[in-house]
This record gives sequence, structure tokens and C-alpha cells, in this order.
Amino acid sequence: MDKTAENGPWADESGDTSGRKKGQLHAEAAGKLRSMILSGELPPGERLREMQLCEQLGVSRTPVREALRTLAAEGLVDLLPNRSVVVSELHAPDLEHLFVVFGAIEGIAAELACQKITEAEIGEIGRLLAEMIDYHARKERAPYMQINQKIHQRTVEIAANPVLYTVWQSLVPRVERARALANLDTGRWTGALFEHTKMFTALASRDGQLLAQLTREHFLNSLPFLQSRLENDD
Amino acid sequence: MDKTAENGPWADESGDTSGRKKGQLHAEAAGKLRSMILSGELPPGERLREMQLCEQLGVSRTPVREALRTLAAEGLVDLLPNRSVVVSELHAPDLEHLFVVFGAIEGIAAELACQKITEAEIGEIGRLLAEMIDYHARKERAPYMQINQKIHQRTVEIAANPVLYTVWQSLVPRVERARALANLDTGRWTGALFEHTKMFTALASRDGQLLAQLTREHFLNSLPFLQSRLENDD
DNA sequence: TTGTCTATTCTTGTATACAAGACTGGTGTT
DNA sequence: AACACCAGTCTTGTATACAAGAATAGACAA
Repeated sequence: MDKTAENGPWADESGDTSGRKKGQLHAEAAGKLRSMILSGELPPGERLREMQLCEQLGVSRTPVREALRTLAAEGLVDLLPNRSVVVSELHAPDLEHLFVVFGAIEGIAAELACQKITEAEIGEIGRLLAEMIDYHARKERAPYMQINQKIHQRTVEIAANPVLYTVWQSLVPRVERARALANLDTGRWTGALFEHTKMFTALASRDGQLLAQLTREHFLNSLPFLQSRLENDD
Repeated sequence: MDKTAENGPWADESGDTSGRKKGQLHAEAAGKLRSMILSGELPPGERLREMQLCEQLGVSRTPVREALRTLAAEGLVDLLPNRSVVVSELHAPDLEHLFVVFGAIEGIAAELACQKITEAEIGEIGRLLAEMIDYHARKERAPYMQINQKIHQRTVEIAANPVLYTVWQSLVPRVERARALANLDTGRWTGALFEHTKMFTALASRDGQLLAQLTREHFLNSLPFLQSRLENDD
């Protein structure tokens, strides 16, 4: 069930075509299109003409169409029969739906992680947190976000549930997209960091119930900030 | 984000080609292949040769290949680059991973449903439950399972969260497959029914916390029975 | 007998060709 | 002026053709 190494979302590919062995153009195309959507190069609502994508990616329609099915399964595009594929919209109410689910997923991950985490891994997360606090103090947002993402990812990995990991992966692109579209508010930033330190304490003491609760709240708390940013834009 | 009406898993198709408007052979193919896998006609580990599937389904390779991508995203098949697609295995440990996640997902759905359910919908679920009790008394397993599935589906629908619904849908095929491969133990059957009545009570009184808890336990309880059946088979 | 190498066959990956369904602009009518 | 209608164009859906990588079987050597 969990041998999806090759076909899983962004196993590796993300724009480079260099050291790639031939014969997986559709996976490569999916990777490129995915990052184009996440980066906003292909904005929500954009109509994707197959031929146009072929020219941009330098491949024929067959791999492009297969890549689009993959992206559709990930929720990044909508397939309208006999009509163009469009980049899926991201409205404020959708965002709430997304964050409720995503927070719950990470909550489960947190609970499982508490059961399975080793001392070494607690140390690892602790170091990442320290690094993050450092970037916050220096107001360097980009590396902060990167470490933040890494902490969440490590937590899900430590949970050691491949099904959970797959579901989590399928949701991450949309969460990341929301974060990218609505850059984090400064007031929220400090609050989020504080929540992270509380979450680490719960993790280190292996209090799964508490950590799950904190995790769900963490996402729910950041939701209104993202929503307000989104409403201003479109 | 939630306009996935047409491309979502088994929106309708499940083997019939009758009243179908042309131009969606790949969706039709996906539906047929999906039910072939769920029914066990295509057992775990089976190598799927594209040409062979073409003959069976009466279409060309293009829609078959696109259907296989969809099924891969649903976790029913594994894509091995330059090698045949195979029906994914279903091992006992995988099953535990699946059920932990699925139980949690339905738990969230249950919690949301408690907040949003109307009196009319409570009545509807109540009638379904009564029907199910009836089938249990008559030991008619197939229709029982069908109603059971419907209750779960209605609960998730009432939760009214499209993201949650999509995630749920992506997991259901595997859960259903596990149920199909390991036909429910009679002892467990009665226990499961009892749990359902308790869950209905919680739903009717809109006790989300309790219902979520019961739902998670419901899946965890049925897990060992399915696992033992699975170990006997392969 | 066993192991390895190679040639053949099979299967998948990609490109292209053709058909059918949507979109667009203009024309005519009311 | 507004609306319905129709042809031409564009876009997607499907089939087929061709190329390249993998499996297989047989020959040969150790």
C-alpha cells in the first residue's frame, strides 16, 4: 500500500531537467506545473490550455494530460469535462475548510509522534525550534518559514504512518499556497512562535492529547489572518 | 476548490455504460477498474497490462492510462516506472495505518456534523439505522453493508466540508476493499451494530466530542477482525 | 549443472492524427 | 437595441503509430 515512492507528489522533481533519466516526462511535467501553481505563476482561475502547456514544457499532449490528472487528484486544478482545466480557486471559506482538516490531520500526527518519538528526535526538533526563534529575532521571514515547514514535516514523519503522510502531503500544497498568497502578519508571527514553543514542550513531555489540541488551535488561530489577507487581494 | 463534482471518485459510474454521454471514457474506465479492484476481480499484486485492460474495457490505451493515474492517486494501484502497473497490496500493518487515519477523519466529520445537522437529517439517519437493524436481524449482510456505508457517507456530507469530503473519498476505496477482502465476522457484526446505535444517540444529542470518540473507537475495534482475516488469506 | 550473455519479444512512454464537442463572431430577425 | 441562430475556429477526447526500456528464453562457456 505504501510503495508509492515514484509516483507520490514531488518525490524529487521540481523544475530541473538535468540529471533526469528519460521516460518520466509526465512526472516531470506534474512537478513543474505544481510549482508554477504554488508560486502563483499560474494564478487561481487560470485556464490551462493543453497545447499552451505543451509549448511551455516542451512535451506533447499525452504527458501533459496525465500530469493534469495527477494535479487534479491533489486538488490543485479542476477538471471540467470537454472544457479547459482551470487552476482551482482559493476562497476564504474554502480556506477555513482546508485549515480545519489540515489542523486535525497534523493533530493526529502529533498524537502519534508523541508515542513514537525518540530522545534523539526530540533533540532534533528542539534544535530546529531554536533556529527558528533565532530567525524570528532577526526578522528573517523566508528562512523562518522554511524551518517552520521542516518542523511540521519532521513531526509527520516521526508519526510513521504512511497513509497519514500521504494525506498530509496531498493537503500541504494548498496550505503552502495559502501561506504564499497571504504573507504572514507580523502580530501573528510572534503569537505563532509562542505557540510553537508550547507545542514543543508538549512533544518533549510526550503529552499527545495536549499536543494534538495545541496543533489544532495553532492552525485555527492563523486562519483569520490568512483570510483577511485573501479578501483584500481579490 | 470544491468544484470537483465531475472528476471525484465514483461520482456515479460503476460498471454501466448505458445512459452515459460520450466523451468521458477515462472516467468510465476508472470507475470500472475501481470496482474490479474493490470486488477482488483484480487481486492485490496483479499486474495490469495496458493492452489487456484495453481489450477488457473496449477502449484504447489513452483513456486507460489516464484512468490508471487516477487510481494511483487513490492508492489502489502502484505505478512502477517503465514497468507494469500493479494492484497495490493490502498488508495487515498497512491496514492499521489506514484505519487510524480513517477513523480520525470520520471523527472530525462526526464532530462537524453534530454542529450542523438539522432535525430532518437526524430523522433521516435514524431511519437508515432502523433499516440497518432490520437487515442485521435478517442476517442479510450485503444490504446491511450498503446502508452502513450510506450512514457514514451522509454523516460526512452533513459535515459540509468539501476538503474533508475529498480526503474521505480518497480513503474510502481502500477501506471498502479491506471490508470486501475480509468479510465481517459475525461476532463483530453485532458489536458494530451496537456501536452504531450509541453513535446515533450521540449524534441526535449533538455531542460532537463523544461522537468523535465513538467513531474513532468504532474503526479501531473492527481493525483486529479484518487483520486476522487478512493474515489467513495471504 | 549452473551462470552469464545476448537476441527476441513484450510492455510501456511519447508523439501525432483525427473526431467530436465547446466557444466566438457575425448576421438576421423581432 | 436585444436576442436567437449559425458557421468557422478552437480545444478537448480518443485512437493509433513509433521509439525505447524491460522481461524472457535460449545458447554457450565454465
